[in-house]
Amino acid sequence: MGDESADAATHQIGEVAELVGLSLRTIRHYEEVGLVPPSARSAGGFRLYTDADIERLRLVKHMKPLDFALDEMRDLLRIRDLLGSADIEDREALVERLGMYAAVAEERCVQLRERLANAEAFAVLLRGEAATRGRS
Amino acid sequence: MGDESADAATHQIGEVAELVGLSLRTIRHYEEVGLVPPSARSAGGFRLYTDADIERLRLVKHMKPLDFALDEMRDLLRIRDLLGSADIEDREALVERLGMYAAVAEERCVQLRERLANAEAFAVLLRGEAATRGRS
DNA sequence: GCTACGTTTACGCCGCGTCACGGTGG
DNA sequence: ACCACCGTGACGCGGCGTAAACGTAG
Repeated sequence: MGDESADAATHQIGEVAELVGLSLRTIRHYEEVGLVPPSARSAGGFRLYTDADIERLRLVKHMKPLDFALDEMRDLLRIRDLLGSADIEDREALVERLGMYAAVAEERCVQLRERLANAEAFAVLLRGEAATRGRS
Repeated sequence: MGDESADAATHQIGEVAELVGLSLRTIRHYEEVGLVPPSARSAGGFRLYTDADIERLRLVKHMKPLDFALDEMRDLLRIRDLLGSADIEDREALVERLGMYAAVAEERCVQLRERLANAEAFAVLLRGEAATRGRS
């Protein structure tokens, strides 16, 4: 096999930023607030991200349109992690919390739809004025 | 007629806030940045808003979903004002600027739609996990 | 003179962008 | 020794929320 093991492939922040489409600052910030900490650091202090870390970042990026706060996302990701890792006692409780987040997400979607409707109405209005006022 | 004139009916900030659905702080902030200054002040310093002012606030509130910055809105409102007040020389130029804002608005709508799609996908995913993990 | 409403001033928050200055890695 | 990449502060910003301390209207 490789030089040590196959899954140890890590990436440093610049590469990750390009892959995921987030700025370096943002990725660092996500560590600051404990949202997506890198799995390791190099001897010299470079952040080293595993593929799993990258997936996490992608997840976060997909959550952003829902306007979740960073600590909400942190919480949500923690729940997913817990549910993933073996069987726990509080499975029920965790699943319920996950359901609550799902509900919030759906609520946000509704809000987004309202917002979009509002926005489109306004865009039409503006376009109309731009045309009318030109000929009035 | 009334006690002085019919169109002088003014409202103080609390009433306005309730009518329009914005917080006092927000309305004051809109004055701070020159977006919607009250047409008058009482002797003691109370902000007095005319119906026209209130309309302006409503307009701003409808623009918010488009994520315009406050100074962009200020600019946009100024253009509308200028176009409304009699005939000016630069009518052409102003109308063009208005058109640019319309274009930006339409662009924002597109972004909002993308965002909504993303959000809905994620909401479905979340709901799915909340169900699956419960039975896995 | 009571009460509801208003005023200004100022600091806090979130999610980063943007320096500045110095260390790492290949 | 070079040079691209990375590190840690630290400050700034937009759009308000929020609290403090005090004035106005009726």
